[in-house]
Amino acid sequence: MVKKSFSDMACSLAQSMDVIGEWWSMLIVRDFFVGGGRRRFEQLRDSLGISRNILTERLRTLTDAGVIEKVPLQEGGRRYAYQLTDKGRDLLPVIVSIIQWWERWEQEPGEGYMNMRDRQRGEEIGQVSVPNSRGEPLQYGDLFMTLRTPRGEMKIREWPLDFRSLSEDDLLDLPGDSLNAKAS
Amino acid sequence: MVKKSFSDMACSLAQSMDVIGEWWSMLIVRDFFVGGGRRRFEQLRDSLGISRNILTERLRTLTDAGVIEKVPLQEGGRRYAYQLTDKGRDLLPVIVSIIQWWERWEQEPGEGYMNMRDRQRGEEIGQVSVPNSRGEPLQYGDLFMTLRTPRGEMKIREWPLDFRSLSEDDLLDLPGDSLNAKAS
DNA sequence: GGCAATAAGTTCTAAAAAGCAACTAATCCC
DNA sequence: GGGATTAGTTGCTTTTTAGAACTTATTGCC
Repeated sequence: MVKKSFSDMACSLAQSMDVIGEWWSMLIVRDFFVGGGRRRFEQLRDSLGISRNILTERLRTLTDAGVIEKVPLQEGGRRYAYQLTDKGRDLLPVIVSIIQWWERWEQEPGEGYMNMRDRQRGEEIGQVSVPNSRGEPLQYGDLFMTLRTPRGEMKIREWPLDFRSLSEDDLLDLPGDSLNAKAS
Repeated sequence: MVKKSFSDMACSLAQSMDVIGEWWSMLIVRDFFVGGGRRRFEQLRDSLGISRNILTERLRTLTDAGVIEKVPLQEGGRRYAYQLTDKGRDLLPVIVSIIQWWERWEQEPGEGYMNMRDRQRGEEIGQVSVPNSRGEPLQYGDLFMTLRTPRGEMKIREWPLDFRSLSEDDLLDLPGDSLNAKAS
């Protein structure tokens, strides 16, 4: 009766949930963004109203995952701050897409919502979307999903999906058109 | 000692966490995407390995929030399926941005990861990013944050941020350059 | 330098949520 | 009609969260 970990699922989303999917994690990350990328323990506590023990645990998880790092405040000192790493700052599209999703569908826009603007030109940022290879926004219906395996890429033809039922015949005959420069 | 709800925080992210931020919620939504937008109770259970009572509760939360809806499988029948609503399908950028974030930073790419391609042209989708008003991708450092209030929009000048300390002097003198067509 | 205040936790206890298995009621298939 | 399937519900145990008190080291201040 252990709380289930998602880390054994062959799915990037499941993997990431063990890091950023726990209660408070996302809000802690948001607070780092609001705080210019750097926050101290009591700052986070005051700002979020989170319990100390939970905050301790979350900061450890995020640190272990390389989302934040602990840095000494002054040279050689023993007082620390936590700050976003490059990996942590790279969560920007995740945070912004969630905020924008909520605001697109929220019935009564309350008070004091956060907004973001382009530093160079002062204009509001645009909506985060899933782009095709030309950068044009795609909707869910415009996509199909595939499964990348060491043997190649397979089109998922049938629903419900059973990964184990996929055969060699499902292998896609695709040109090397990968946009994502990844050694797969 | 009630579990804290984020719904009283004046932050869109906090609000949304009550809906999609709980353990399993995101993976359930992902499974709907994988399942072509529609899934049945036992399908979700088998696919995810989630407990029945937890699944029941999450489906209710997601239904109440309008992310999914319960529909009869045949006309007048009493057997149902759950399917994504427009609001649910609009979570696509959230799901994809999390998956892409994980894959950008994951050290050892495992087996069987999911991928998405443009249905029209077969090409891989691009990376989800936060765009400026011209559609050019922005990084965290290219942004500044503001607070939208009923009285106007305020620039957040100081870190750490204390919402309550913001004065009328902080009001931005901005032209009506909002990209997001929202009646605020 | 001494002392109160602060910072960053740790430890304790209680409540809530998650996990598991067994049970149930309705429906479908033959 | 009867067995299997579906979509839960109920009961119990473990884990997580919440809140508060306690701890240790540092820091500002006189």
